[in-house]
Amino acid sequence: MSPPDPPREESVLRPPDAPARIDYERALNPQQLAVARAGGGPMLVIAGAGSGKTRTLVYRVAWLVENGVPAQAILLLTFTNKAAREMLHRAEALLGGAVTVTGGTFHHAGLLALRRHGHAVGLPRGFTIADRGDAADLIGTVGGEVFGKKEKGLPRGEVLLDIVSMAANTGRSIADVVEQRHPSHGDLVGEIERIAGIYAHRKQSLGIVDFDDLLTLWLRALKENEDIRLEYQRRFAWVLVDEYQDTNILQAELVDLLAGGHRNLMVVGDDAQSIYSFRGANFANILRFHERYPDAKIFKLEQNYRSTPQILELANASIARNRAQHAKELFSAQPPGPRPLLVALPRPEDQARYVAERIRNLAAGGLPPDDIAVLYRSHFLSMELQMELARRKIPFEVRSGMRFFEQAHVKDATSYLRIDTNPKDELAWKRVLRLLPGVGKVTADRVWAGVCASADPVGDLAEGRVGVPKGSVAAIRDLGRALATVRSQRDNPCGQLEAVLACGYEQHLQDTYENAHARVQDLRTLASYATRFPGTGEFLSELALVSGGAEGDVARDGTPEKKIVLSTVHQAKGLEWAAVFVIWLVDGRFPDQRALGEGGEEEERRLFYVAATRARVHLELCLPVMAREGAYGGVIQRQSRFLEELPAWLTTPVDVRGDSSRPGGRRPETGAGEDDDNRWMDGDSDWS
DNA sequence: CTCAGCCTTCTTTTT
DNA sequence: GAAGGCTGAG
Repeated sequence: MSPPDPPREESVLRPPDAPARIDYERALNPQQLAVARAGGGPMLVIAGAGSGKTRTLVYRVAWLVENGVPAQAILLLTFTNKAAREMLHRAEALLGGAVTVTGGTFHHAGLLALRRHGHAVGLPRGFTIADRGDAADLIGTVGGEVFGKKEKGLPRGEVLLDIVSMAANTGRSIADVVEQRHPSHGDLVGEIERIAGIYAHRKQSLGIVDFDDLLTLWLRALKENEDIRLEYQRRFAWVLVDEYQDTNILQAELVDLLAGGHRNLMVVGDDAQSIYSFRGANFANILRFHERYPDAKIFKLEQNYRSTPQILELANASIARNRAQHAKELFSAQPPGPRPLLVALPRPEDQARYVAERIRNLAAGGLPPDDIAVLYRSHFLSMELQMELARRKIPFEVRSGMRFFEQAHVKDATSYLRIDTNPKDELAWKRVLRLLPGVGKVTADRVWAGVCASADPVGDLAEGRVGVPKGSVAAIRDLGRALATVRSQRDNPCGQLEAVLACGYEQHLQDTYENAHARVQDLRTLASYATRFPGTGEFLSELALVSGGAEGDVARDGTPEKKIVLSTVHQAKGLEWAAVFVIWLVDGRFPDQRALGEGGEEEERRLFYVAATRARVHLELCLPVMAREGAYGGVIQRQSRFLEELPAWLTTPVDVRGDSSRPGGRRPETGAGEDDDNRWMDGDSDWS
């Protein structure tokens, strides 16, 4: 991760016996140095891809602390919890001791704030967080209740949530969002508004907050209560925001409020990497920062430590097509490497075979498998490749699609704990009830009604005091007992999960799934992960807010085996690999057809830019020439516009024709040196 | 009246 | 592959 050019922290830091002193001049280039040692006041840092942004932020934190800023006075807002953790660890290493900087995502900070001040906006103690799926279920249910199932045209829960969420995150009206994103539902605006109102109410009464609430309620608490606002402004005299290009209006407003008193605000970002507008991110936040802060100092980090000049040239040429951006030109600090390959293959299966074969070659040439990645626009585009890799027994790790914590068995098991921390959590109750044999929607509703009416629902269920259909009496009683056991382990999330397994859930998994063993294993791993939390509430909140399955701790099998990485471009942000394959560069896939709305093309191009700049040395851009499209057998695909608009000399074309039974073609089995490999990559286009 | 199983359809990106 | 819709069995 750290660029090779400036010396690493450790070597600079600790001459034996000498007190730790940080040599900023040696560790940073002049642009980085200016950022790290800037004074107070608002500042905007435009940090190009691979320009040592994280490093600079880490040194900035260190510099502040060394110059007398108490670490507790620093607030570091990042895009993922992982990024925050990494920075804090590195700052700690640099300063040679614990650093009590507060850091995390906006949502995480919102959660902490609401745990403390939630009462100010009407939140009950011990509220639970509904993830995206839960929230969609809930609002869908509300929609069904309000208009009956017969209302045909009523959008599904996911769509409803999408609308409501987008409205919340962009500060626009529901009517506005519907008109722009779901014009087909234009005649239902009134209904949707009503549903949104009831949904908000329902969350309140169930003690549930969704992701958006973590921001909107926090913001409300700050806006409406001067004492709370002042408390935060005093406590966090220095505010640092990473990935500012992906903040939305709510987040920008939060930042403005938090930094409102002291104005020691530093935002860091790269407008060329803004790729979250679908989530309400507002590109204008970074483009127009100086309008809100006319006195802001602007810094740029343009020296790229990651990629070869060849890769950077390609990325620069692509992004130059975008109009809306801060002017900047990245230049490489790396020695030249092979030109990126442009590989056209007949069909998706050939593409999969080609990539698998190339991966084998690169690995045989000495490249560690975990330094190789395959990136794609959408998760489902990785299916053929996954099958191909599995067939060849090449170990891989998928960092897209269903996340660990969204898998059915994880949600099932944690629902028991959610009931324990928040007995009003309707979603958790219904989820658990529906697991029981003979219990469907109707019975679940009936039991839930009983639960609502009861002062001690768990006891009533265990004693059979809730009226249920004959067929499920025993199952429901067992559930009551299971919940009682879970309750007996209160605030021991690990023990609670074990209890869930022991009280029948393990049996349920065995009866239901082919891969029951792996799922039980997952839950055991989760249970041991849970031991690090002081209570069940903390554990559950953390689960809802963790990003992705890439959190090392909870990998399905604890094997440290080096695996190649398959990832969406979105999830690859901030990461890098020696070799990167971008697949499915077909117009309509990447760029994605549905994303090509207004302003969509530029965002897709930024996405392509992000993909290309993940590569250090090898970059291969792949596409199938022909692919199935719906019912049609083979349709000729137009190559991605992002490839067409590139000057030809930037890439080396590789045309892999026809039904080669040996998709590997010629390969460098001999002397697996890097030279060898480069030569092979550069010239070789005779594949058939 | 309730549930489960089989059918079709359509696949964006995520805190 | 998973979610909604329809059907038949209990």
